[in-house]
Amino acid sequence: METKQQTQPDLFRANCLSRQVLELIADQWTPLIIYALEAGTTMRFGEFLKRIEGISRKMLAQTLREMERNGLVRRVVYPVVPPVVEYSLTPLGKTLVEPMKALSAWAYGHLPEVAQAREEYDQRVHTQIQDEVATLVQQR
Amino acid sequence: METKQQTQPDLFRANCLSRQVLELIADQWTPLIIYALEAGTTMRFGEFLKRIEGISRKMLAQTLREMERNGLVRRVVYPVVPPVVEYSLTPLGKTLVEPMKALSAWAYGHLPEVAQAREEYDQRVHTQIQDEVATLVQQR
DNA sequence: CTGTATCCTTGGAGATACTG
DNA sequence: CAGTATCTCCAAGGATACAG
Repeated sequence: METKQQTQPDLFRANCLSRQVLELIADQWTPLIIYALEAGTTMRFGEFLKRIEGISRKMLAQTLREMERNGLVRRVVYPVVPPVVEYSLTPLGKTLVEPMKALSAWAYGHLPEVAQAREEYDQRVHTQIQDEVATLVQQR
Repeated sequence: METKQQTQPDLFRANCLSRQVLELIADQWTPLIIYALEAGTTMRFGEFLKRIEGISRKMLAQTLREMERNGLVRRVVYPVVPPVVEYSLTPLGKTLVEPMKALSAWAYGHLPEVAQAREEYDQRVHTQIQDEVATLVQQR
């Protein structure tokens, strides 16, 4: 049973298709897989496993399947033993490379600012707690 | 205790700072909050809750805090009763608007292709299963 | 109103062993 | 080699009630 979908894009609606697609590509692993296939290269299952640190067999298989289903990735099986399976970006998948790179470029480019903001925030919270403790002690 | 960080950006390493930052902005709610604040508007807690369908108090608070900590969002408290709290994008946060919009534009722009790819995939899987069943029946 | 604290549930994800 | 199946477990997240 399908949920009713609307035609206009309103990201703030839960059943907005754009939002759903967005969630598919904004997960933890999809970007990394896209980067790995970026240059039109093909990769095998085991290669991903070695390349992308921290990903498990399960998540890799899951993410690749979902990407294949959404038309981002092509999966080619060579019927040899032992089996060889190669993954590559589809033309559609390649159109996603640029936006994704823009995002990672942002991450890298603004790393210092983010790091500093964090430090300041944590510092603020820290002294704030100290102040509160001091106040409490004072009141006794 | 901090994990040791490297200086060059290698997204495929688990402790890559860029990757960590990327994960922070590639979650389910951060993009929606950014879109909501996009035009330099300010928003209150309750307004987010009404605007962003499906988000819970808990996730909203959590995400806003994290964004504040990372310097993306400014939180201003007006000491009145009942309290008023306004959220807006920081200059750093605003630099993220464009890349994010590019991503949602991609999602919207390629919606038909994704939808079609899904249908085809599901169809393929479906008939494949039917074939397998038929073969099994045949063999008896 | 803007949150936080608490409880509770579920399913997301790891580890392992197994199969084609 | 490339996965899948199974088990297990933790923690993300929802609902609710409460506090400042």
